Amino acid sequence: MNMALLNAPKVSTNCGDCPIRHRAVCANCEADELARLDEVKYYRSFEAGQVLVWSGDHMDFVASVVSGVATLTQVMEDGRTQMVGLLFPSDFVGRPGRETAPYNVIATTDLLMCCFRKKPFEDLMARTPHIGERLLEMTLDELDAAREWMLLLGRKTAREKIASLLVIIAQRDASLHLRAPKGRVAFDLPLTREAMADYLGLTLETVSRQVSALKRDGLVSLEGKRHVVVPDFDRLKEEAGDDTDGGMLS
Amino acid sequence: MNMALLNAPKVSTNCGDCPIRHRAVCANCEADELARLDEVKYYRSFEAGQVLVWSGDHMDFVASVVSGVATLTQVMEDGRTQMVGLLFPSDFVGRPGRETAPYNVIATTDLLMCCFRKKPFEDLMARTPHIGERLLEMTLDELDAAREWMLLLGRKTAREKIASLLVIIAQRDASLHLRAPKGRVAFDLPLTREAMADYLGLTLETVSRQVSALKRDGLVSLEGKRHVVVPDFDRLKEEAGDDTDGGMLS
DNA sequence: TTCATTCTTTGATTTGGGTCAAGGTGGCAA
DNA sequence: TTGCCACCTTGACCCAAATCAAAGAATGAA
Repeated sequence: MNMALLNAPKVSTNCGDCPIRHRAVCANCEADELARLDEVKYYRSFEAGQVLVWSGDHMDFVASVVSGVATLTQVMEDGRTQMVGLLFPSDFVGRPGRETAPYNVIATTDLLMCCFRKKPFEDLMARTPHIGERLLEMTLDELDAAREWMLLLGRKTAREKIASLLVIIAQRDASLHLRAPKGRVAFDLPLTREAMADYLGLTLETVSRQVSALKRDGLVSLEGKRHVVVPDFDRLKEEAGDDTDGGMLS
Repeated sequence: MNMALLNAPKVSTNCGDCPIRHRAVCANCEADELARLDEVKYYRSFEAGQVLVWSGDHMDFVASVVSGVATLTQVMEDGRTQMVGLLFPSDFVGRPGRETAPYNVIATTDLLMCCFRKKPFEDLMARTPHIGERLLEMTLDELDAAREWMLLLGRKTAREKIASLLVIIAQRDASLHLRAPKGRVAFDLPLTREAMADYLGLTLETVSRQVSALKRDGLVSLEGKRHVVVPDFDRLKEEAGDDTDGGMLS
């Protein structure tokens, strides 16, 4: 379904030390941009649970995920929390031209980020149209994902929500290995039950109950709390109640 | 389905005729681009309730709203409907490089759109960096709005949802007149109760009840079904439970 | 004027998921 | 090996919003 990664310009050679999935910028690097990139680019790693940026903080970099998973969350004064972004390898955080982070950015697994100092990154963008184009494409993809997510939040049942999330994670995970999930599928959940609840607009108890129900109904089985085995991926997709299959193609 | 669009009358204008809020492209028009723009641009109007594009249809144009209000909606097989975009004057629809519409696009009031044939628009974009930059900026704004909307869908109560929607509409409406809403505010609802429900992830009955409740509590009053008077905008904003006030900048 | 249609309101009842509460599980530090 | 702590599960009960049902505007056509 979401073949975004597969359609992305392939990273072949040039970006020396850039991990293969870090295509946000590097996929478009031209040889003569590399030197400049190296001036503004640095790696930074975080542990599971660590907060990278608090909402409201000054944020003087943009970054893309190299490995691991991060989330963006909004929190109301009274503590109600909604996840609004789930970042896998190759995903981009931060907005050129913005001073302050509007969301909490949290590592939910151990995480490696490739960061770019904001000012030089903006200069680079101004000189290198590829980067802006790539960023537009990625932002439009994210907007599509956000809209799918809105359908989930507004109209799906708890069971459908859980199934949908498992499908999404399976797909993102599979795309890291350049495959499409099919038949029997297995992957690790990069989220706690609470984080799943924050993604889905549910409580953690409801998440737990519905995961148990899917297990009881033979749609998934768990090895430990986090490793998920899906015997029939198509059956799980049906539970997710997704309207458009395929779709997604530009 | 949208054959009418293909046969749309070509309107020859220069940017002087562009309504002031129709800034998506025109705000950045350079004099030497005008001739080209006129080749690809045409106006098209729709009546309230009309469907501009069905999800899945071929869509060979992009467009921006000149006047009126349109919505983007997703529909599940069983009919459950979630609005995923609410377009006011100056907002942009369509994705360069995409063949097929992923959402229903519906006029909820009488509507005037400024359309651009897709292929020439893409060519124009390739030659005119301003347009891509503007589009990136607008898309990032939309993504922020989508994330605020996700918080609403996932975590707000019915009452907070209604208050939030009224605040959003008041703000968009006020911005058309280049003001910020403050104190006593009045505006017309461009949506039916059902469309409000589809925005908020509620049923129309709940919308009706909660509007009545806000009325009973003196937070709003209605003249007819659609004209809303808010005696104290700040008090309404409090009901909306918004975390970040202001924000919105850069 | 009457009728039909579309939109809206309100009431009665049901229910899916939230809330509160109590245990279970597994990793790891001492 | 014990105890702690973070995470997860399950049960009992409750409530906000959905569902089902009916009737009240407003509009416009005949």
